[in-house]
Formats: sequence, structure tokens, C-alpha cells
Amino acid sequence: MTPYLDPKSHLASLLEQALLQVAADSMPLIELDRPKQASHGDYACNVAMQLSKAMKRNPRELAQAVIAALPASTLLEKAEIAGPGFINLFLKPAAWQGLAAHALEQGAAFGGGNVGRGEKVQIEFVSANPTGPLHVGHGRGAAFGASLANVLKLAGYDVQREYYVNDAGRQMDILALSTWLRYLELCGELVAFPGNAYQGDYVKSMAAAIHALHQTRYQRTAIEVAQGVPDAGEDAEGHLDALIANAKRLLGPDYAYIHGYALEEQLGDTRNDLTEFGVTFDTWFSEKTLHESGLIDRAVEQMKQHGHVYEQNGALWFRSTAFGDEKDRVVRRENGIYTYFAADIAYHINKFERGFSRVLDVWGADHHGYIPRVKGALSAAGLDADRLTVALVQFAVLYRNGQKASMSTRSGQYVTLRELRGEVGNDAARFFYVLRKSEQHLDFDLDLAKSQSNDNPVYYIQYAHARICSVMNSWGGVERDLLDADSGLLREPQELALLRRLAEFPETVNAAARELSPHVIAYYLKDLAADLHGLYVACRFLDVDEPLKQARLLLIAATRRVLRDGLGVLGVSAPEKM
RNA sequence: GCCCCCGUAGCUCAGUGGAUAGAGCAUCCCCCUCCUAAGGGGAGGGUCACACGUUCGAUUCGUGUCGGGGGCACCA
Repeated sequence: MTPYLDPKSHLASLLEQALLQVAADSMPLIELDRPKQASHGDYACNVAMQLSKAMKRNPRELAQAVIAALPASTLLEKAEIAGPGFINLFLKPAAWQGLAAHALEQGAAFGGGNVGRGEKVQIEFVSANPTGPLHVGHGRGAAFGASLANVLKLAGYDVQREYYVNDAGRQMDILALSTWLRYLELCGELVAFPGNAYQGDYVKSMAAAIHALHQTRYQRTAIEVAQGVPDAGEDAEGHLDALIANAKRLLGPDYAYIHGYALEEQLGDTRNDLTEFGVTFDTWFSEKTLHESGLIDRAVEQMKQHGHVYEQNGALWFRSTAFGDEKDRVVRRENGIYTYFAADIAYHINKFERGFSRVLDVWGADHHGYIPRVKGALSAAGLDADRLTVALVQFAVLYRNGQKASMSTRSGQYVTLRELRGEVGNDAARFFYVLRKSEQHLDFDLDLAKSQSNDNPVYYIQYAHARICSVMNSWGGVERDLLDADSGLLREPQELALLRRLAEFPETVNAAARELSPHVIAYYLKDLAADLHGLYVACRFLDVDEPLKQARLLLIAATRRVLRDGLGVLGVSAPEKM
């Protein structure tokens, strides 16, 4: 079997040799792209038009000169001048025929692009506060981040996935308080439950569990709890903070138990939910450890040494305006407590110190104003902020009965990721989440997603895979034996179209990695499935002459492999039967 | 007020500094004696929001305008 030669790089090298003769002085970048129309060849090159101005020559004339200088090649059928000066290159079928065996032989390595070069990359995503179940908004970040991590891995990066656990902030205190108040209700204490505390039933469940385990051990009287607390109607947040302060004072060391219980419970739930969704992490990084280990002090000190921190009104400020932010930011409040921002600075400095050449954060689009601040802080600490890339994911807006549904965790009125998965299935959920590019708002129509509709694109792709499996199972042979098939017999238009499509997979993976856009994989798979279905209807596989049968089975075996790997990147299963 | 995203077919959305701008859904017409019809083939449907600029060439890049969504805490 002749070794497979990538047609694109082959053509690029032919053109380069030709250009050395025609335009050695002003070698342009050689661009080869796939024309939309088959009549324009397999690849088109616009180099003549780019050169025409510098060389003061008519582009069509230049193109003619380039074509005349092209070295002989067994793979090139012909080269034509077209339109204003395109060079359209037509390849012989032989250029593609070897692809099937090549792809099958390479296996998982076939999709492996080359942009990554083993570079260490960290991707942090989801990182939702562990204060309640994940909702459908978190689901998009989870699906996007996990798919992107897979894309990067396939493209040759050394990827680490991390979840930042906000276990130290006010939100956790509110959850602990909410749980305790529900617990007090079970103890028979008449305490008003604040409207801005966590309303969800899971809070009551945790309270009931604590009550069952410890009975009235954490009971305090309603009067003590409400002591000195401002009226909720006048100052709702102050009301909450005063209740938290009372809880800490009244419970003493026991407060840590309630807090810890709620945290473990919710984090465990989140972890299970994500694992079931096919989303896993290598590390779970605790915000609390930043406070305890003194990393925040160190981070602020580091910025101070570079002269970017000052004191005003008793608070410590970071001069972020010096780094393009619109106003300076507080890092340590008047009350001596560090802000969330300060912890985040320490966290990002820590990420850099862990040896990643690139750090990727996946954030909700509402955090966009936060980017200059964090980047500025990294610069202020003397680090290269360009190593941090923030991928913003727009909101997934949920529609129920044609109406927007609320997704606030505190109000308790949201559709959980778990509910969504249960209703539409993991495959459809994962696929739909990444079908839109991340900058695009995602309208998730629950009713539509719930209805088991047949026009579902994920089924279309899975069906292509199942169809191949069906043929392969009827055949019953060993896949590896097909590698010796005579692929020169693959001449039908549908066969060649499929071969060309398969050849695009590695460059598609590279593009998806470069653009941080897993959705291009989804669109590629739709195209690949369409080519397979086209072939399936046009050609028979099993009841043809043995050599042709082998060649066609080789082709669909390679296609199956790419379908499976591609779906795997998106976290979608590739069923053998449907 | 400032900042971010979006504006492409009736709908939901891809896409590209190039040659006739695509897909799915919806509408209409055709294709199972045959390895899965959850499939295939065809038809209709467009001022790529608008204006100006950069360019040999702009739907793509830049600026502005209009429209939709989101964000601008000593919250996290």
C-alpha cells in the first residue's frame, strides 16, 4: 500500500516550488481553500491576485505563469485559471483514495491535529457556587467546557480541567443560614424565613437530614436568632447579614458543622450531576485554601511591591485603572475582609505558578467586565496576562410554553440540569448546548427539546453510525483485514465526496481548537453524516464483487471511526443500533 | 452614560477578504422487491439591518447609526 500523502500540503509544496521561479522576491503566504463549487476544483489558490499589485502584472497572466511552473505530480489532474485570477486545482481520485485506510490505521490519532504540541493548558469551567443544584444555564458552560477540553486534547494539548469551588464567601454563609433556619423550623422555632435566602426544597431536605441525625443539638430560640436584626422590608441584605452574624455567634464552633454539611452535600450533588452528564474534572480547587494558606496576602503583597496597591478610607485598593479598567477596585474592605476579587487574583497567580503555558477560563457573558480587572491584576503582579484567555459563553435562555423561565438559584425557580437531562437525554442536551457558537445566545426551548422530535440533528448523526454498524455486523468480518482493500475502486461521486470529507477532520479539529469553538465539530459531523447517508442510498456494500465490497467497507469503517471519535469529543454516545 | 454579544431565507442558525452566500425546520413534488425511510433526490424562498470608509475585491475588516440581549458593588 502506498503511504498516504495529505493532498493539501502536497499542493502547497507544488505551488511553493512554482512560486520560487515566478516570484522569488515576494513570496506570499500560500492559501489553499476549498471552493464551494465542485466545478472550481478540489482546492483554489488566490496567490496570483495577491501578487498582482506588487509585481505589477495582470493576475490571470501571473496565474498562467505559476501553472506553467508547477512541477509534475501524479496526484494533480489539472490546474485552471478562473475568474479574476484564481488557480483552481483538480486532484486525481488517487489523491483521496488512500485516505480511508490511513484514517482507519491511525485510529484515534487521525483526528489528532498538530496545533497543541503537548503544551500544558488548564481549562477552568462551570465553577458554580455550591449553593444548590446546577441549572440549565450552568449546563451550557459544562457542555462547552468539556467539549472544548476534548477538542484541545485531540488537537495535541496537555489539558487539565479544573473546577473552582467558591466555598469561602457570603453565598455559602447564606446557604448555611438557610439550612439552619429550616432546621429551626423543624425544631418548632417560629423564625421568619427571609425572601432572599435560598428557597429550594433541597435546603429543607438538608435541614431534615441534620435534624434526623442530631435532633435538637443546634436549636436556638427564635428570639435569640432575631436579636438585633434589622427589618427585612427596609434592608433585606442587612437583615440576612445580621442573621448570619447571629448564627455564627450562637452556634460557635457548631456553625462550621452546618456550613460544612451544606457544602459537602451540594458539592457532592454537583459532582454527581456533572459526572452523569459526562463532565469530569482533574482538580477541584478550593477558594478556602487560598485564605488559609496566606496566598491572598501574598498576592496583594506582590502587587503592592510593584506599586499598584494603595490605601483609602481604610480599604486597600488595586489601581486597576492603570491597566485599562474603568475604575480602581477594592481588594480588602474597611472591615479587613478580602473581597472575592482578591481571592480571584491569588487564584490566577497560583494557576500561573502551576506551570501552565496557557490558562483558559470559561465564564458566563455577564462577567465580561471582570476580564480587564483580572488581567490587570496579573500584569500588576508582574505576570504575562496574555497567557490567560477568557472564553465568554452567552446565556442559555430557557423558554417554557413560549415564555422565558427564571433561572435564579436563590428564588428556587429554575429548571435544573438534572431535569433537563432526564427529559431530553444526555446526548441531545450535550449536542444542543454546543450547536450554537458560544457568543450566540442560546434559546433553549424546553417544550421542543422535550418532544422527542425526529428532526433532531443528534439522531441524524447517530443514525449514520448505527447504519454503518448494521452493515458491518451483517458482514461479520474483521475490520483490520480491510486495510489491504483496493481503494482505487472507490470512484463513485458519493465515495469521493465522503473521502474528501474524512480528510477534513484533522483540520477541523485544529480549527476548533484554535478558535475555541467546539461547535465546528458538531457542524462537521452533520456534514459527514449527510455524506454517509448519500452514499448509503446510492451504493450497495455487501452484494457487490468482493474487491469492491472490501473497498467500500473500508471506507465506511473509517467513517464510523471518525463519527465515533467526533461524537466522543462532544460527549455524545455512538449507538450501534437505533 | 460606558462596555460586551448578536442582527444572514417564513423560523432556528452556520459560513467566508474572493467566483452563483449555505443547512435544518416549515411549504410543494418525487424515491423502499434491496444491508435501518430517524434516509435520499428536487422546487420555491435573500437589499447578508443601514450608511460611509479600507481593499484589485467587503456579507466578512474599520467607524458611525438603528434594532435585540446582557453587564457595569467595599456582592459572589
